[in-house]
Amino acid sequence: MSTREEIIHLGDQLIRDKGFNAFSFYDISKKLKIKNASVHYHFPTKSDLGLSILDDHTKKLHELIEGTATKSPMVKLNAFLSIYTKIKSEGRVCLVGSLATDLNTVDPKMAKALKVFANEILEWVTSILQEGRTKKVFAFQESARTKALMIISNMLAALQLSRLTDEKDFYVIQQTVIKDLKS
Amino acid sequence: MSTREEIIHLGDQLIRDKGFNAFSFYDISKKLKIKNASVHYHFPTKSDLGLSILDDHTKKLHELIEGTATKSPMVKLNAFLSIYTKIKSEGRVCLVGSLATDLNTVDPKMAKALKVFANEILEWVTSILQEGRTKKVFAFQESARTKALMIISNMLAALQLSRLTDEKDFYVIQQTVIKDLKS
DNA sequence: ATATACCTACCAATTAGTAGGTAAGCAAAC
DNA sequence: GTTTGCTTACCTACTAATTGGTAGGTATAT
Repeated sequence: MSTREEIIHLGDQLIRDKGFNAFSFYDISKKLKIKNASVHYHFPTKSDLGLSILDDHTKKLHELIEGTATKSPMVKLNAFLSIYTKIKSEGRVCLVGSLATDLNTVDPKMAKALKVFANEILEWVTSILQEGRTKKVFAFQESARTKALMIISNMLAALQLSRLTDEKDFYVIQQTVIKDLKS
Repeated sequence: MSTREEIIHLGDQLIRDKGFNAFSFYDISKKLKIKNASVHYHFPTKSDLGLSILDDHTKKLHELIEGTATKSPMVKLNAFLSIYTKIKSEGRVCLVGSLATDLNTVDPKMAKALKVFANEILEWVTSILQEGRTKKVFAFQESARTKALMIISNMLAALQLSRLTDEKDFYVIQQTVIKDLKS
């Protein structure tokens, strides 16, 4: 992994660990054993880094969407839910949840990229649910978009809430989401 | 309102607006037209302020629980949901959601108080659902605690997610929660 | 010869927090 | 009834650390 990629990777972890306003370029430089100025060489401003992290997530989302395009709705849904399982196993929260609370403190370009990212997730999950209902794998009353909103908000908050109530509550919520869709 | 109360009120708004790590004692002193040192007179450290804000929320939660104790489950549920409606009207997120993402950056006493607060909400909503099911006002398959987790996570994330997708999505999620419980 | 990827050495602003002073109010002791 | 002591709620003035960011230099590879 190049230094640039390592900075993105580390920045991403820090954002989802502590929030955008609780990490500094020094945190990154310390960990990578390079100087603060070297981090600025790769990313002139903190916003540039934030944008690159968002770009990276967007790219990986596209890869996942394309990689599962021919699979069944259930496999696609599991691919979506696995994103959160992995985040939970690292003790972190998701990028959307972390940055949504920081929204009023980030620059407009970052806010825009975040909104695009969140909407792409919503569209993807909506299409999975739509397809699943057509194929009679999933059952739900609401519009596919509304159901997608419910599921995404359950998973997003499951990461945050289970930090406070019980770590197991993440899996309780996740399993309930799956069970509910199948009935 | 005393200065002390004004500081708590303002600190609370700032946390739910921008996050715990994105506001300073100077922000508060500026707004209240007193000096930074005067804020420190009331709250020696930022953690002291954070704790007082959590105490304030806990106290208000207790008042709401007691104030609705003799009411019907539907009235209680509406009281719970109204908390979020009010927060949404202010364009903010909830305290639990905001601080959950900052959890790894706050001191242990604050983290403890936050966990206590989150669990008290969970217990309250659980008891509302339990009572509602017994009285056949609500219908759901899961355990009352699990259903409470689902509803709380929907509402918590509705505030965050609707900042990114569409402001109206908050109400879409909220209405879906209500409709789902009644069916 | 130029771009890459680092470095040293800064800087200005912001941050949380402290030291020590003041002015007003209030209550008991002389 | 006024002096004394204590508390409250501010103030001025400061500090040490951290922060995001810059200027300009160096070594290496192409």
